[in-house]
Amino acid sequence: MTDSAKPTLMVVDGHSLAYRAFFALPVENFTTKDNQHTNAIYGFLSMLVNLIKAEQPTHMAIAFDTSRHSFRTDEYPEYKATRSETPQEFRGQIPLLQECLAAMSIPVLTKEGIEADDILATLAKQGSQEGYDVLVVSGDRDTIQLVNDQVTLLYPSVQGVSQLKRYDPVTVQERYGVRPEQYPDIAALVGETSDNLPGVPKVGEKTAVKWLTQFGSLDELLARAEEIKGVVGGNLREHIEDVRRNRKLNRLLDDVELPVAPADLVVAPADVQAIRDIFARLEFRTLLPRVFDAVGTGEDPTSDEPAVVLPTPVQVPAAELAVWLESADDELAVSVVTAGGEVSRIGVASLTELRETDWSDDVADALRPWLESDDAKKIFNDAKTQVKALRRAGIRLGGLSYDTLLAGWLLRPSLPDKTLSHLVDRYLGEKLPVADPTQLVPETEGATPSQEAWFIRRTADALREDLPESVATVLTDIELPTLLTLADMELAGVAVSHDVLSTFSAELLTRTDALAAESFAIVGREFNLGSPKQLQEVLFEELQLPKTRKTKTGYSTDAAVLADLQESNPHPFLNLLLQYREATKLRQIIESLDTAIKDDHRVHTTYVQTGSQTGRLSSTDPNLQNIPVRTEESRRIRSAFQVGDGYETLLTADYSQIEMRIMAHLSGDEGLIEAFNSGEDLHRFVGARVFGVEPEDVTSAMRTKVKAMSYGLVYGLSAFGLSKQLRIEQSEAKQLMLEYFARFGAVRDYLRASVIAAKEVGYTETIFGRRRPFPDLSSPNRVLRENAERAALNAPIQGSAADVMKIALFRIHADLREAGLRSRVLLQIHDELVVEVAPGEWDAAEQIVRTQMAGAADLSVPLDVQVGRGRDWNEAAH
DNA sequence: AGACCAACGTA
DNA sequence: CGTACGTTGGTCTA
Repeated sequence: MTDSAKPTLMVVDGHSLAYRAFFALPVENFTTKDNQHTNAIYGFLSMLVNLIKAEQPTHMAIAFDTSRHSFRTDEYPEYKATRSETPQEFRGQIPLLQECLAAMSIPVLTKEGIEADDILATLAKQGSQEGYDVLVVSGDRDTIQLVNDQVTLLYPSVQGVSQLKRYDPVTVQERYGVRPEQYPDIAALVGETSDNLPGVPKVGEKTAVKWLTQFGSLDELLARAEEIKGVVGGNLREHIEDVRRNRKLNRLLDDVELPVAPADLVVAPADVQAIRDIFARLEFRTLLPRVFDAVGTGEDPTSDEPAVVLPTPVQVPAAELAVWLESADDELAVSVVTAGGEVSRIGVASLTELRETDWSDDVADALRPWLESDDAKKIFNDAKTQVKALRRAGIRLGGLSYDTLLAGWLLRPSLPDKTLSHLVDRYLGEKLPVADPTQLVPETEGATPSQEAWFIRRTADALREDLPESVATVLTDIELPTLLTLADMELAGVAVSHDVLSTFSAELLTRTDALAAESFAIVGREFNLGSPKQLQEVLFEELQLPKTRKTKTGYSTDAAVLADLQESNPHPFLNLLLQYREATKLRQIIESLDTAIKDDHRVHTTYVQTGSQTGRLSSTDPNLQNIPVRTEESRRIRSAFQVGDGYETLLTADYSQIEMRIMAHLSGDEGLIEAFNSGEDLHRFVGARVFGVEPEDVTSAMRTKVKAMSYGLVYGLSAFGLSKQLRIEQSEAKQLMLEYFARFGAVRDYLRASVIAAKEVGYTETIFGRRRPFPDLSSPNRVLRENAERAALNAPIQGSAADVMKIALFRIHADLREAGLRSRVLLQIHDELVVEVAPGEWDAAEQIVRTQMAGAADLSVPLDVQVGRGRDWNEAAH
């Protein structure tokens, strides 16, 4: 902290610090719903707020460059010429940032033809002459020359924008070995790559400091350059003009004419409403209180209480709570506290009132009518867990009208943080009180259930404002009914036979042991086959096999690479390794499945409804959506998934080629639509068209090729990728794609148009209105942009298929229940359902499944459904 | 203990 | 240089 008797003037290079923030903060977390990037603004303001808090400046200004043109480029046109153009995404943020600063009443200074650092230099000089302590904040090393007893430099360290390193004369001397005013001499000798100012070859900081110490000054050094011996001496003499030029250019102007003097920069009260307005537009919520805290609002500080005063929760007896619930006309939010899957407390809140109680059988009985009522609308956050706990308590929740977790995900499916805290933060700009779990006696109390409900209630209103209508429809018409269905599926679980698994596992163990022993014999020593590091030693050093594709940590040893190696450099160990890997993988899967079997002999997965960015579900603990199926042997695992006690058979039902059908529908391609309407095998039909033969003359090689092409299309496959997958020449792959598009051109047109449309509006949309934002489609970074393009091409297709399956799923669930059947859906594997059928219910259940799956969407092609039946999952798949 | 990576299972 | 996921063991780091 500086001497409190003296005023402190803080001058900041806005451009260079915002630019650092731009690269430091991931853009995907800082994009508004209108697709405005805000990472540079947020990062800069966040840093500024911290600075103001820490330094308490009495006077302040932010300087910006006006353009790349300056007196330096007039002098030396190559100045900064090698810098890549600042991305549009960054430049667009500068005017908005300046708007924020204006609202905060912080002067913004610019001057045509003058760089920000020259403005800083001028103000620093004036300030120190007028008795200020001056803080210069800049990311440009040239500002080191400004440091003296009155002027301190804050320079961003390599760790990131938030860490600023303090340079006073002593620290500059320590770090660079010279006094601050000598720094430009060093820089002139060494050169500055980022400014395109070449220095003397072979001269680095060390040599430059040595020379300057020896000769006392740069002028002296240059005058006596012939005294320097050796190659560097020659280099210096040869580049003496470069050094002079560098020194001229890196001298900062400290006499720029400015319309203001330090005294004019006194910190003024911020315009509260203007800050609110611009922050609302930028969707900054957490920053708001921090900014108010830092800049002051000109309001009476005594009224500057915490923004949110938590209403007091009211503990009430069950009967009283029931009466209150029945009389409440507002939509209420509910928070059910669960412990070990059982309900322990419950809190309810309107916008203004809070009620809560511990759970008991009496409470359950008193609240059951309200909880089960479809007419009493209820808002939850992450309802599924709570719906399950209530079901265990014998209550079937009715009237679920909103789920803030799902709404938040639908609005921004890419955000990994899906906690209520985050939503409250983002959509209310408030902090959800959370008890510190590391504290035995918490200093900060967590929110009580009804307080949590109160936050949920208000967050729901904020989310409703933000949710586009089509997305709101997806929430109510697809996601909420799906949620209730998933709760039942998870509770039901699927019966898995421990015996089948353990028999298989034992066999595999014998095999892996033998494979390992044989491998060690061939290699000549024992090592850990599962260690990529040791494996690389063995393969590429001891066995001298050719190096393969590089990974981040070494050379790849994945299955595709090993197969290639086996072809080019056959070695018995390679095959053993592949077999070992396969068997080990199966053992691991079996192990995790087996440990997941509960006392009811069933496995209860958790479906994560917010687990994907496209609208698909994901499955965890354990993942039942990646049980092996590809090889005959691996399907033994599926035979362990069996019909449970009290049931007769398993029914499997899957959509055939649903994504291709969706693509046919979306593209309107007549050839593809005809393919699906003809009843002919899809790949045979397409192969016949592409290769110009009769369907019966399509060879299996042709079929394989067009099949790979068709599936690849959905993922944005390139000729390169296709050639790699089919192991054919790139030219042949290219030719194949040309032939394909010659017959099915509307598909290509659709894919192109859909990416272009996404670029315009900033998001993709499924048939049912689910959206996924894609800010990176206009990224200047080619890798990012092209990745986004492929994802954007895939999203409406994969997402629409996910929508269709969800609709089918909850309708089947509802129909089975309404028909009074015991049969129930157990599993969803993206395009497949597994149903457990009760005795005597096969026909009815099959009818419901077929009808609802085929009828889930009205497309220009039929939705084909394949149904199988068996005692176990493997058998039922046939 | 927690983060990261390569590898690999599914649609 | 093909989308979307989750889990595993090994390895490195705190």
